[in-house]
Amino acid sequence: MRVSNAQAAENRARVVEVASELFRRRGFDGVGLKEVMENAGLTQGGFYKQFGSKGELIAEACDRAMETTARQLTDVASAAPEDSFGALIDFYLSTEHRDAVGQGCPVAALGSDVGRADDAVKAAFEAGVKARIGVIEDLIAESEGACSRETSMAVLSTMVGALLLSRTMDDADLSRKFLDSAADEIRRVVGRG
Amino acid sequence: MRVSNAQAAENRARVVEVASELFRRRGFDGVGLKEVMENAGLTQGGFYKQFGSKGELIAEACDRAMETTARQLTDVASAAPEDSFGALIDFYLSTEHRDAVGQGCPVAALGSDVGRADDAVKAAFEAGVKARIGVIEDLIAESEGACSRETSMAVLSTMVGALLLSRTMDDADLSRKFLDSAADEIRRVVGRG
DNA sequence: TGTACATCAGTGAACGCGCGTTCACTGATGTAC
DNA sequence: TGTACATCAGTGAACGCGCGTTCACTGATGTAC
Repeated sequence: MRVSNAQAAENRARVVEVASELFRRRGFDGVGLKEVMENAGLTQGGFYKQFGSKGELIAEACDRAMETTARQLTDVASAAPEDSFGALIDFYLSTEHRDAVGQGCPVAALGSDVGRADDAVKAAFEAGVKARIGVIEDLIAESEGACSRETSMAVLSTMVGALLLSRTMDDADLSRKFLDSAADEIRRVVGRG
Repeated sequence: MRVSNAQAAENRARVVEVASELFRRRGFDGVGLKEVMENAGLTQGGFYKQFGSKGELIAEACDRAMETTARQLTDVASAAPEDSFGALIDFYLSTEHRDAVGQGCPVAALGSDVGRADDAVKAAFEAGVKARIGVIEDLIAESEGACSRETSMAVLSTMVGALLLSRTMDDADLSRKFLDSAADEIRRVVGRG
């Protein structure tokens, strides 16, 4: 039966939200539409009343994941005004973030998949990545006086790579060491002025 | 009909080889066994005479991809004895490497997928990653006199993250800038002694 | 404000398709004598 | 070395299954008067 416009919009948003978590946990190909819809409290058939295709949902889910985690980062930073960039690094390179794939950074969780995805998905990633470059640049500049866009990009690369690598390791010590060594190196680089 | 033991071993190796390229290009879930076998000049049915399951092939293909690309890196480095580490960085962070996903670094091409994979696949990655840490450590030490394992790991994180990010960008300039900014930053870090 | 009807979000079953896996069969290879 | 037979890599067709997608139907919502 028909539901109110407000309810329908709410349902749609819930589907995107659920998908953004499931995709990060198991990849685009690892999650079926049936599972997404059921986790949103709906049935499979209704999917095409809200989305044109699975690809459309993927693009929107990436967008959503990028936005919520960008807010996560700025929240963590603004909660520690005395060392906001340090707080961001500590959070991003923590074992908690490593273990919460579904709620964490989409670049590390889905980067390899997005490299093979279509332009709509890459566009969502690009927008989110640009925002992150800006945030990092501002936070480093805040504590160091200045930060180039290039340094900010390299720092982001180090963060993403370390998180990605730490998740591919069987050995817990080595996994942790990727997080710690990256955090140390970034602090050293940024501290140089 | 039966083929000679030598021929069978050769066929098996070709399947692993083909799979290691196809998986890097399109992910574990994006490639079917039929396609792998056909690209190796065989038919689908024969697969289970050589492998216990698709998962077994995935683990072997990762192992193979890790080994061949590690050799690739040491070859590039030893071809430039006057600046072997610089040559490695130039190669890894080149647009050619970025565009040759099927022949390139499995960590960037499959890192997100491997984070979700089983222990056999992670073990293959771990071995390959450990080897890379050692290679980078030695090459930096060679030109700078010394290099800690931690610095080597952070450098690897930067390399992998930059390549991964460059592949998720629609914009060609931004994509390239991830490669260049990472190369510059690594050179600066390593140059500090 | 109340009534009559069109709209359309959601349901549940079905569609064709490609997947990983299994199996009966073939016939050259490997082996025992 | 030559012969007889067992082995088994590779073939091709089939299996059940879950996938993305489609569709007839439902009935509360939204709208026109």
